[in-house]
Amino acid sequence: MTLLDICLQPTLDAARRLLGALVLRDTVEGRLVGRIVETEAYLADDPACHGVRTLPDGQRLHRQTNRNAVMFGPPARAYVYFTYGNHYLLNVVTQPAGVPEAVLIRALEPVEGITLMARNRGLDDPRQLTNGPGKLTQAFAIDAAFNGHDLMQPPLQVQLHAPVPDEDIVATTRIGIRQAADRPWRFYLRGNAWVSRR
DNA sequence: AGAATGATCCTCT
DNA sequence: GAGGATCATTCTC
Repeated sequence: MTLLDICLQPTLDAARRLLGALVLRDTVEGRLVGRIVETEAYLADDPACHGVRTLPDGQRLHRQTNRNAVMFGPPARAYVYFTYGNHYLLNVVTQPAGVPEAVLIRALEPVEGITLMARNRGLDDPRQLTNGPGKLTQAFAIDAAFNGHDLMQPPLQVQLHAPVPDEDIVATTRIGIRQAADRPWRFYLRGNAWVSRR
């Protein structure tokens, strides 16, 4: 089982399956490792997905732009985009080329390189290092340069973990979106201290 | 060319 | 719990 296999499963399954996996980031200052504890799925039939445009008459269609082009490309790549004038967000692209779906990595539990994460964040509190999608990219020094990067290759990799049992996963609605706000496509590890929000 | 929007974070109260 | 920061992207005119 490789990351590529997971990324070719239905995206809702991939979002669950990525829980527990490790994000490995090699920098000149050292190696950073974090465990994925929170994800969100964005699907091709989903008004909240960057690859989807909703017309005034309510019809939805795929629309490839310069920003979202990586979502339309091959799976197991990083889709990294800049938002709110401050933050980079990291996604794992799923589904074969042409289908714009992805899993947003919303939170990590620090495993290795905590001192460097703290330096990158300008904070010391371990709980505040990676408990949000913009926080974890800052801690892991991930920016637009990684957009399109193959996540099976250094210096940014996702290393699979054994599947987490369903009873240890909480499924809720996604955070911070307006459209399709009722879809329970956010997943996190029950009770984990690095989950971004209850 | 101009305006609106946003898969957030931080600092208050 | 609310509001401001801050700017790339996208759509509209």
